Parts: sequence; C-alpha cells; structure tokens
Amino acid sequence: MGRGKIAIKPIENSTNRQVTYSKRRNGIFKKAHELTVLCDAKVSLIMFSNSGCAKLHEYISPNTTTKTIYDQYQKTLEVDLWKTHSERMQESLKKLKETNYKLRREIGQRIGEDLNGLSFQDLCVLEEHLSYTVAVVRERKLHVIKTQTETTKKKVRHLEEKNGNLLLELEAKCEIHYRVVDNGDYESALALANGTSNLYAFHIHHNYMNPHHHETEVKSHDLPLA
Amino acid sequence: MGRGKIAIKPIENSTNRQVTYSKRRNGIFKKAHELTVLCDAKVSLIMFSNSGCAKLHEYISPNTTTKTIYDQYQKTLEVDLWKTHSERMQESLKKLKETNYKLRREIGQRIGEDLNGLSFQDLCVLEEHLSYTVAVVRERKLHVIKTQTETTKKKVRHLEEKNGNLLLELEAKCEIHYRVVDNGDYESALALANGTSNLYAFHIHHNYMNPHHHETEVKSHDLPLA
DNA sequence: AACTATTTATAAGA
DNA sequence: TTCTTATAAATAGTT
Repeated sequence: MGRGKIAIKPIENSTNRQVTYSKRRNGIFKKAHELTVLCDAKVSLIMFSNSGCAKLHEYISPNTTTKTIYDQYQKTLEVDLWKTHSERMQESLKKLKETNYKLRREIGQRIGEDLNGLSFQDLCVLEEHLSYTVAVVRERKLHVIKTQTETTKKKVRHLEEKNGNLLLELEAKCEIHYRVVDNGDYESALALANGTSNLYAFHIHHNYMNPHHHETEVKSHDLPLA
Repeated sequence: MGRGKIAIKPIENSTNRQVTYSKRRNGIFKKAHELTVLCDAKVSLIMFSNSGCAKLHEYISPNTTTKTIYDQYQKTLEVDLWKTHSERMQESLKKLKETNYKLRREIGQRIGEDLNGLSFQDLCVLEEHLSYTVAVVRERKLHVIKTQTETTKKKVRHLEEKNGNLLLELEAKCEIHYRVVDNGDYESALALANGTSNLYAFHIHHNYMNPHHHETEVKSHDLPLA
C-alpha cells in the first residue's frame, strides 16, 4: 500500500526505516485500538524500535493494565515465565516455614511445653538430653567462673606489683627528702611527715584513683555470689 | 475499508464481532510481523478476545521472548509491575530467615552448644530453665506411665471378665454334653473330653487369638523397662 | 472460507 | 516530522 509495492525485508536506509517504523507503529496502534473498541478485546502491545536507543512504545486497551494482561497471559498459558525465580522463592519460603515449625516444636519440647505428642521412650530420651545439657551448662558455668577468677587474680597481682613499685619509688624519694631534712630546716621535715601519712592513705584507698578498674573488679567478685 | 464504511464502535452482532475480531487480529499480527522485519523492531502483542471464553492470541517477534520484552519493558519504565508480590515474598523470606536464626541459637543453647556468648548470669538462668524442664519432663513421664498402667490394668480386667464369661458359657455347654453323654454313646464322650482339653489350651494362650491387642499390650508393658 | 467493492494504510515525494 | 497522494493492502459485507 503506497506509491509502490515494497518487499517485506529489512529496510537498509536508516532514515527510511525509522520513518516507516513510526508510520506503521501508528497504524498498528490505531488498528489495535479499533479492535479493542469494535470487538471488546483486551490488547497489550509493546514494541521496541531498534534504532540504537531501543525506544519503547506501548498500546494498552482502555480499562485494563499491562500487569493485568500479563497476569492473565501467564495464567492462561499455565506457565509462569518467572517460574524459576518465583518458584525458587516459593520453595525457600516453604522450606523455611517447615524448618521454623520443626525448630519451634523442638524448642517447645526443650522448654517442657508441647510434650503431649511424646511417648514414654521419647520422654526418656528428652530427659537424658536435658540432663546432659544441664551438666554442660554447669561445666560451662564453672569454666566461666574459673576464667573470671583467674583474670581477677591476675589483675590483683598486677595492681599489687604496681603498688609495690610505687611504694619503693616513694620510699626512695623519702630517703632523699630525709637527707634534705638532715641538712635543712624543721618546716620541711614537718611537711614531709604529713606527706608520708598521705601516702599511706593513698595506698589503702588506691582503688578510688581508678574507678573503672574498681567497678570491673567488684563485678567479677560479685558474680560467684549471684 | 471494505464494502462499506463502519463506525469504530462496539459491534453488537456477536457473530459479526467474532468474525471481525478474527480478521482484524490476523491483520494486526501481519502488520506487527512486517514491522518486525522491515524495521528490526521487537514486538510483543497479546490480545484477549472477549467472546465469553477470553481466548488468548499472541504475536512475538522472532528471536525474542515475551519474557524478554516484558523484562525490558519494566526496566525501561523503571517500574516493577510485580513489585508488590515479589517484595512481599522477599520480606517474608527475610523475616523467616531471621526467626530461623534466632530459633537455632535458642536451640543451640538449650542443647548445650553455642554457650560461648553467655555470661555467668545467663548460664545460671539457662541452668534453672533446663532443670525446671527436666522436672516437667519427669512429671510428664510419670503421668504417661501411670495412664498406660491404668489402661493396661483395665484391659487385663476386661479380658479376665471375658474369659470368665467364656468359661461359664463353655461349662454350661459341657453340662449339656454330659447330659447327652449320659444318654448317648461312648464316642461322643471321648470327643467331649478332647474338647475340654482344647478349651484349657485356649485359655492359657488366648492372646494369640487377638494379635493386635497382644502387640499393644506388650508395648505398654515394655515401656517401663526401656 | 472465498470473493470483491470499498475503505484504509502507507511509500514516496514534497 | 508532517502533508500529500498514488497505490497497495485490509477488510465489511456478501456468497
């Protein structure tokens, strides 16, 4: 139809091809719409031109959506084009749900609920498992408390060592002061006497100098009483 | 185009409408294909006639698939037509996986594995729970065994009663036979003697007469020994 | 499904 | 792109 007959074969001339695409596209869209109106049909028409940019053009019958058409398409063909994806998801969901159910049941039994379905033998096995677990937990408790005690002991030892060093250092300083006193005035000697007294106080209450360590230590010691 | 011009409005006559649908459908398909060939376009054309059965007809350009076209359609329009469905699934999956993980962890602790993350106090609580559960399971065991014993006792009582009745019935019959013997021949008396002897055997091994009851009984009795 | 008068689509040109 | 127009193609009504 046109000034001359053309063969239905790829149009070489790019411009010509694009023009033809545009014209014929409109023609098809018009026909699609006419079909929709004339015959009350539902049409979904999607086309991509191949002029480099792959432009999208669409016709969809009024009062419907592309999704609707496509859903119906899948339903009619009884094959889900996204079967692989969707199905994999469905399967995962199903398996997870099953696993979940089983886990819940297991937990239900482990916490002493949901025991109705269990036979005497099942119950015996369960009791054994639970007793075993109690033993394991007790052992773990022992291990934890042991580790904590050791850590605390180490800390104490470390602090004692530190204190010892500090004491030594201060005593050394004191000796120097004594020597100064030997050569100096009475006021200095008095000040020094107060100083040593303060040193003793510091030694007793050294924990307050490091509130953080103090707290952790109390925690560690409190635990066995908990 | 045709013998007369028609208005583009719904065709009332059903037959006419179907014929027109068929003709024009082919026309559009032909045009779609021509466009595909002429302009190297990709076309997906889906239509549903509305003649009661909503028949599906489709044209798809060669060397492509409907799925491809629709994937590209979604990608181009940057809208996922199936977002709601797919997203809902994704969310479900995620939630289930999380729940699953938590359940696994809980079980892991309940069976004495995976205790590393627990503090001393956590362990104390866990031990208490477990001990409590052991108590619950023991109680349940007791309940089960009690119920089973009672059931068994009832069965035994019932069977004893039945046997007693059978014995009485047979004894009554024997008396009749005795009377017959009293009035009859020697052979009959001999047959009767064998009969009573068989009756005794039946009484001892009556369980074999009812294999089903036999099995369940054995199970019940075996349980306390398990 | 086939025919055909007529309408419609469109190829080529502007 | 759009308009024009000669001509091919589609198709409405008929058989």
